[in-house]
Amino acid sequence: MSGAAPAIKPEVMKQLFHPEIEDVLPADVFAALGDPIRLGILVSLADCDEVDKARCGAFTELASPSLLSYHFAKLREAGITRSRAEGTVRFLSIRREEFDRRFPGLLDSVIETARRDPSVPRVKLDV
Amino acid sequence: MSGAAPAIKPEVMKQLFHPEIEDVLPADVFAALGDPIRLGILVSLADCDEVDKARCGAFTELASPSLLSYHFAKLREAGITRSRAEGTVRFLSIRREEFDRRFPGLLDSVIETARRDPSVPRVKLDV
DNA sequence: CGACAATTTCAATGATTGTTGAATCATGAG
DNA sequence: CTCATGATTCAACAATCATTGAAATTGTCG
Repeated sequence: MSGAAPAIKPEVMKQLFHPEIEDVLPADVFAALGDPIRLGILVSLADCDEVDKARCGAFTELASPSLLSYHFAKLREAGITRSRAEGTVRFLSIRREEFDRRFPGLLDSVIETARRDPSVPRVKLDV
Repeated sequence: MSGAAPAIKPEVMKQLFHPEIEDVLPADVFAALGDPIRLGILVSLADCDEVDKARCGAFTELASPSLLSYHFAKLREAGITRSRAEGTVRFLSIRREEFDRRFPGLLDSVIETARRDPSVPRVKLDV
């Protein structure tokens, strides 16, 4: 709606692509949530969220590094999470404000649903 | 939890399988919601719901009969909808109370999310 | 520099998905 | 009984998915 064109830098773009929150579609969000490992990542983030302090490497109980990377990308491309690189480490966080503005109330009930269910795996993220 | 065993009639079971709501997993629900046609069926049902009065044949604007049948099955197997056969016609409805008991608040925000988004197709179900 | 650690990428795999069109199966009408 | 109708099933297909393990990438530290 605002005139600001994306103006994406292609070199940086190759990795760590984050969609504009306006471009995210409901069906894509739900598809991204349709996997137990990804739900596990989400609730673990939600239950830790000392915002932006969750290292990607803290999720190794859930899957192998390469598979985790795959799932991180799915969540990121669905507009649910943000990945920030800092040195050799990556931090993962929920795009809370943006996402809540785009889909009010949705994330809360999704997280609550996942949190309540024992079929969703969890990771204790150190504070 | 309650002692009442399912006691399912196998002849009727072959088609129209509905899972026990307790057996439905969050990831399966979200996977079922991860498709625009299925979201369209859901919001159309939610916006009509003169409960149990929605014929399957009323959704033909969304897809071909055979594809609709496929999507109906997905929603049904995810515990979201109920399909009732009456003569040569089938009626479709949302498993509201059960689902809300199993996942409180979830369906409301899912439907609201889908309703608000123009990417989700809709069908006007005659009252 | 060179070894190391944290992640991502790549190639390969089998499984599942969404879609199509033809065939099938009931049921109710004539 | 036969025929049309509403809906599901089946076979086929390309596309995408989740998963694996090996290789490449990037930054840190000695």
